Amino acid sequence: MESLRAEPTEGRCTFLSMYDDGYDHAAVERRWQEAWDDASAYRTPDDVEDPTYVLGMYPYPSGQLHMGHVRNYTITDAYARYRRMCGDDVLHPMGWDAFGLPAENAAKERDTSPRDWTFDCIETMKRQMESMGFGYDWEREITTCTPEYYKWNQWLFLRFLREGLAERRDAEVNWCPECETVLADEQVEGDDERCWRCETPVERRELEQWFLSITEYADELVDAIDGLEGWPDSVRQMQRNWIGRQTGTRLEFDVSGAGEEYGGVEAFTTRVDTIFGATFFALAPDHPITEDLTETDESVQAFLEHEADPEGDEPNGVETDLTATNPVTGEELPVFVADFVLSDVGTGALMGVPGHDTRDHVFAEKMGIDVRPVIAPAPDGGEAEPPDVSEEAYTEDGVLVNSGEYSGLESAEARERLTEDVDVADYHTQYRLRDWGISRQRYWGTPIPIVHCEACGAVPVPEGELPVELPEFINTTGNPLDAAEEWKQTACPDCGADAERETDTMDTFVDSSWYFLRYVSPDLGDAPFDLGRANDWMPVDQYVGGIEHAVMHLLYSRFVTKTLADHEGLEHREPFENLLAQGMVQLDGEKMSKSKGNVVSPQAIVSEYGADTARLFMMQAAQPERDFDWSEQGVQSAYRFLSRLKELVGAYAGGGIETTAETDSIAEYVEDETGAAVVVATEEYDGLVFNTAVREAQSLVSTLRQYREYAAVHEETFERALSVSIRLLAPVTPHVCEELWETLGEDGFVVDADWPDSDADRETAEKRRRLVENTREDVRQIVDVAGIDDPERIDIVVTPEWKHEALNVAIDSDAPNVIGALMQRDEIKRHGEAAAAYGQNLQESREALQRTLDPDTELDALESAAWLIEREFDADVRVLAAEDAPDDVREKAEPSRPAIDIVE
RNA sequence: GCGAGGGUGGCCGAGCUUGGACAAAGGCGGCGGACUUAAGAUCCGCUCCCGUAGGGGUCCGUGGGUUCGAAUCCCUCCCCUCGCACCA
Repeated sequence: MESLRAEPTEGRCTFLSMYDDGYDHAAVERRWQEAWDDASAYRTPDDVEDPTYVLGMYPYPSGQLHMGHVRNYTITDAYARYRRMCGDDVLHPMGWDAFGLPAENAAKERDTSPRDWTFDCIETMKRQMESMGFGYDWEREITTCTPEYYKWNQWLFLRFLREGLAERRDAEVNWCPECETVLADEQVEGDDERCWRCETPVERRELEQWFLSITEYADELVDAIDGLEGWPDSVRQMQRNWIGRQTGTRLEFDVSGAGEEYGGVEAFTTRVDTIFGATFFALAPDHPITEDLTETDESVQAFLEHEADPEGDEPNGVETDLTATNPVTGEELPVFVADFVLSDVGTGALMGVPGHDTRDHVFAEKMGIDVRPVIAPAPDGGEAEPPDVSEEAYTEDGVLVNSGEYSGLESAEARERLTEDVDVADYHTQYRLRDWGISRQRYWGTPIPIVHCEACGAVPVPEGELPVELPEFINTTGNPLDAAEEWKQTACPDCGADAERETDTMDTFVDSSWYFLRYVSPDLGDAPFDLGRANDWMPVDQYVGGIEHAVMHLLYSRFVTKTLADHEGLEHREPFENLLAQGMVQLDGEKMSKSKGNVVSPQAIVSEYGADTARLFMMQAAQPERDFDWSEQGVQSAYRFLSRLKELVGAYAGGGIETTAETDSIAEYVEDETGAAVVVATEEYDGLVFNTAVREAQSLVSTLRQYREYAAVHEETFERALSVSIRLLAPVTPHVCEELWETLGEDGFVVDADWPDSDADRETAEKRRRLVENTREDVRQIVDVAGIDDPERIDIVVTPEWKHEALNVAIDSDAPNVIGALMQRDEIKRHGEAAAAYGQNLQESREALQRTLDPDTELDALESAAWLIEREFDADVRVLAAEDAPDDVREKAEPSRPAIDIVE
């Protein structure tokens, strides 16, 4: 017992090989990983001109690769390998999103430092990546928590500052009490506003924060989405929503009352055409006027303290003693303070039009405010009839009614006229997008390179003094940088007086907003990236990652790219040309998660079945953008396939398969199938549809196994087909294909092999396949229905040429009756009765007629597939040209439908 | 509510862009057979219903429509997933 258990891996493989089941994946994979490494197979030299840039979103080094990573990186790896075999130079790098809160938490728990913990995790994950066989250029590896990297975050920040794109201001921020940090809006999740990391309810705090002015680029960010044709619609739509651009009119209402004159108060509306229907005016609970009112107006105060509920669905409000003057009608409107008016939307004040806005309608009903229709549905002719708005608002555009001189105008036109006519009105565009608050009160991030001086204020650290390095980690409850007294004390760069460093660090999305540029020149010491090379190599040709980054990371990256284009000479305004949002790996329809305990570990799969199996299963399970279920059966099926393939190639190379130099119809069939596989798989790889591509290769392998079983194989054909199969699979299962490439006696790595080529035409190939499949199906049906137990001979008779001609004539002809047209042709006419009958058929199904393969190709396809039928029914099969067949059989044949005669 | 994507045979999943050869590829599962002492692996076939020569019926979420013809195009509704949402 003891000796058997000494080497579990070996033991297992011996067991497997005894039964011809499986192969020693561990040995194969180790061997080729080392060989690739020795040969620097994935190195991209700096002097290549414009490599195909394939990138997976770099991971946060949490310590373990999970299935999501494996899927993500298998997709990029397979694509990178495919492009490389097609002859492209390929840039396929990997790095680490190494800053972030979990490292701090882990450090506290384990009494270590975030740095040590992070580098441990990186080492582990890097090893796991290597064991998966991902072909990265590790010489371009980047790690964002190193001073060599984050120096350039600081540099970037200073450039933003210089260009007026960074500023410090007081802001109410989302504060997570658990993480003791500020969160970006994007990091607050759900209706109940919880922290994205720890799910603690988020609080609000006023703090001085650094902001990057992403809103300056809001228009370009939203407009350029239209040009991102290589991106999924879902992501494009999410970005549009997030930016939330709205165009409308900003106009002033004079507000006064209770002895105060507030003058013009701005309100924003997208529906200025409804202004004649405005019957109230409303202010946000934290609008300056509201704040002023709380001093004097007890009912407002009471409302704010007891009733206002901005989170609730009900619109609540209280009437004030103020009135607002409608700038168009001069009407005096009652002013309310209402909790559904949000200070960060528009101007925090709005005109209420209950007749044409659902929410205003609900509020008006509740408060007893007038409801007045001023927009009517466009009439079909005649007068516009005001809609009944007593129960429900009419929110569509239409024609203005009850609107003085504007009555009769269409909504769109009225909006223009009103905005132009009214002095205190202006076109205005507003956005949902806010500036990007990047300050974080944490240790494990990029220090913001600022010094606070009592005399000079916030002073940027001079570029020459970068990086501002992080001090040693101090285990404390608050911000460790605040506790690092020695580090904090410094001199003001301007006046030299004693000053303190900024103790906030940057949001880690800063790191990831430009990392794809760093790969271009990862060791460059005097700039974040080599400009010339970036101009040549960017944009990323294929970016792959999870949908969870659809907004933040991708939007920030686009923003930063645009600022670099405007200020640093980058010649690209968009970082990612094609984007693939990969689907989830699930278990029983549920997302894998530690808390649910339904996690399948990639490591376990790799040690049991090998990386190639894991990769193959993932890629064949579904299209990359779809979710799919992990399935043990699927994994086993993938594993068995690889074993069979290995056996087949091994048998061939070892002389275990009988060969012949004579070519025949079977060889022709295999040749055609090989060509078809190449054409189809290539197209599918191009479109990243790996599941279909892989299936094509698998079915070719299965054809080869049938061939080998059935006859002595034509050496050249068989070998080429094997070589093609291996190459078609190599992007997905690189190790085993490398091994088989060697077994087959090919030179060099399959990684560097030429992608197979074929002049086959996909459409013809598919027609041939269909013809063969349908014919086989027909034979089965006949045998079955006619109760033929043991057919002795099967004749398959191809349609005579004249019927093909007749079909083509019928398709081309626009004569009312096709029989006439047919009979004008002697070669058809001379078939007399038969021609007339077939013509009748054609006439009846005139519209449904389809072009078919020509008779020679048909004959050829059937002849080469005859062995499949022979094998299946164990009978002689003759494929006959029409002229070689008896009349009564031949007559039944039609194009794409050969006549079948079975002799018992 | 708005927006995006999706609903295919026992299950998974192609196909719908460019309607026709679609009872609808492939895989898995199930059934039968070959091989085997046996199991496993492998191979062959079957796997919606009826049918003694390739036929017929029903079918691709629901209900309509366009068409000679619809899984494929259009509309209605239902359901699922995701994103946004008291956005003025």
